Amino acid sequence: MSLDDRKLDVLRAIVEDYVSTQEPVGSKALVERHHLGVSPATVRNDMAVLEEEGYIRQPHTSAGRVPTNAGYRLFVDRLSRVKPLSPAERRAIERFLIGAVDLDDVVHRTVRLLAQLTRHVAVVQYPSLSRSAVRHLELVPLSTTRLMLVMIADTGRVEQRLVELPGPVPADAVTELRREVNEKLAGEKLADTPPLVQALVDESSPDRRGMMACLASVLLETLVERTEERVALAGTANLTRGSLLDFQGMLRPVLEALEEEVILLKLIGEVEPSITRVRIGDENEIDNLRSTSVVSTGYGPGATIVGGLGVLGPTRMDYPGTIATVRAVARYVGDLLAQN
Amino acid sequence: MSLDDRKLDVLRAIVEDYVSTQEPVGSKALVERHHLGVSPATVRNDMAVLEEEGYIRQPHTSAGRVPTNAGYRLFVDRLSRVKPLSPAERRAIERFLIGAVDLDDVVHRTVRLLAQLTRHVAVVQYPSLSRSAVRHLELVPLSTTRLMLVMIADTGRVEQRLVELPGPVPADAVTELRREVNEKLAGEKLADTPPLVQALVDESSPDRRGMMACLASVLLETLVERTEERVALAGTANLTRGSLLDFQGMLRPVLEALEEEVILLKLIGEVEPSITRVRIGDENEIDNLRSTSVVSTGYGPGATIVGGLGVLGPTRMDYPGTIATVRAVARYVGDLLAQN
DNA sequence: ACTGGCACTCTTGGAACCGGAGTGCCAGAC
DNA sequence: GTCTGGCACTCCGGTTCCAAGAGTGCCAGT
Repeated sequence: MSLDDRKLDVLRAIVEDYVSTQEPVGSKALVERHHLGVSPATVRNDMAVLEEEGYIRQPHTSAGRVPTNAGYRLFVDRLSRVKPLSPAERRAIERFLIGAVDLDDVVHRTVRLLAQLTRHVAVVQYPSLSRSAVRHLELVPLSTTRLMLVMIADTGRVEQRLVELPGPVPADAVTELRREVNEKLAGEKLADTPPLVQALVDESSPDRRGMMACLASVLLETLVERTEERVALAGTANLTRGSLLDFQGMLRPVLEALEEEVILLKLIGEVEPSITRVRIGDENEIDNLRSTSVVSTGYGPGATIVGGLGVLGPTRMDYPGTIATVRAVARYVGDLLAQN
Repeated sequence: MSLDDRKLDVLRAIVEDYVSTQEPVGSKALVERHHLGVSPATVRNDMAVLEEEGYIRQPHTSAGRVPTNAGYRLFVDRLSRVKPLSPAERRAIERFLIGAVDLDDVVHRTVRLLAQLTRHVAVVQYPSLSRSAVRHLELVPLSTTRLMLVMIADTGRVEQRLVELPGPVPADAVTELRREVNEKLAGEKLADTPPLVQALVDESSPDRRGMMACLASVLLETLVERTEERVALAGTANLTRGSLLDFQGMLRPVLEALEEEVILLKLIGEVEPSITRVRIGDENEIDNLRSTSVVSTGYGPGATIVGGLGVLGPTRMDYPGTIATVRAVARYVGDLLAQN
């Protein structure tokens, strides 16, 4: 490997300067702002090597250097230490999250907080149903042939669906039905329910078979099929921050991508325990987002993970700071969920 | 009134041309594209008058004319006839809306449809709780000291809140409680419930008073206080459409405003029956949106209104087309709601 | 292995310039 | 009186040119 320590120092300095000034950084400015202990000429030689290796590049001949995606990657992997949050930030997080009254509220507050702290676009996934267990199923008769099915998950999520029954059903039959489905399904992971639902149908007496089948199909839809993942988004206005110029052409595709829930889920939904993922530029699978970076992590009570959250911003973002903030927010939200 | 018919024709032509070309329109181009039957010089004289009256203006001396907000206003009020929707559009609406499985789905589909058809930012308010009546209240015991309160409104909305009870409550007491609150509140307009809830507390036996008070406070919060109006938003990417230049500086404040639910509600929530409101430029109360126009209307089953929907776009929008689309979508959604 | 010096490149901003589009006004025609 | 053709004028937008500044690559010297 041809990169000695000083060259790495130079790369780090370039990334830091470029992120804070948004302008290509030259050798002279570099030695002035960082005490590298060598002359600009030496730095220039190092820069030439770094460029050779693909970590930096020049926008035009004879302009300063700008980190490439590979440069950011190296910086994130080896050159940055995690920046501890300021007390002010910690306080902001706490203040923001206390007083949340329900899950919806928690998610909304979190996503706004994240957008505000990082000054980027924030995305928070609602606790994933596929990672939840059934806490309770409620059947509310709306008319004799119509039920409202309400599922309450242990993560706090509540889903409801309408059930059209094939024929009129008396109230006490509904009570019995409720007892039955809860006995069978309560406490089970949603992912494990399909065979149990099928069993419910199979075990039911012939005269109730039709009704049960009807209910079962809606149950399955609610519990698994329409794996109803939801996300909240905030801070899109932050996309106009920073050198608008670079973004001019890029803004539209990014906004378009952000309108697709599927895409948002892909961004932050694929989380592994206690790993903060950083995807830089074209490491992103979504074409429209190749000009951005995404920092995402999982959250949940204790060590388990029930959903993902993260931010999206320009590749030239303050990675150490952003990573620290995303992690901290995720931890706080996890604690909050653990309390319920 | 100094405006004869031909001057109005000229104004109409200017608005139409400007909307379609996005460029200041001159006298020569005008007579070429519209058969006004007079010479450019005559048109110029008319333009001078129109400018005098404040309906059009010149970006710079010796450029074409551009409509002012007053010009658009006059155009909308007196010069435009409603444009009937194309069969293709009707089909698009129908295709989009069938297959919606629940209220959430209806709202989401609607807002995306609206954004797609108008190519502007679309906003749809969920059926307003303040315009709804209670259909059913469900109490689900989560533990001996915790209930989940689920309110189902006649508009299809479902709200849930956690109730922390002061002490343990047996299951059959919950059943009794459920019967009681439903008897009292079911069928009532949400706005009328506060005295009834109070009555519930007053009438309850002393030993249940504490529990009831607890439940009552959450009930009130759910039903009225936190008048939980929700909105859905789509099509923000459309803001980058059209001459980006004009928008450059304006984009950010608009995006910021669109992040505030309160603002969105103000935009489309204040609806009167069967009126389509058009707010042009600084007719908007929100400062950040003075550079945009908003077309909004109410929707609901039959003649009643349960919520608002609309779009936001540049002041130079195709008003007749937009108004027609907004109205049509509102009507379709209303019909859809009526079916449930 | 580092440094100072130097020639070179390329961007950026400003000044000057020109063509084109569009206007306002006026005198004449219907 | 109303409309029209003609004409001089204004101003924007693009282009060119130039000078300054920033930054580089390379080389010879320590």
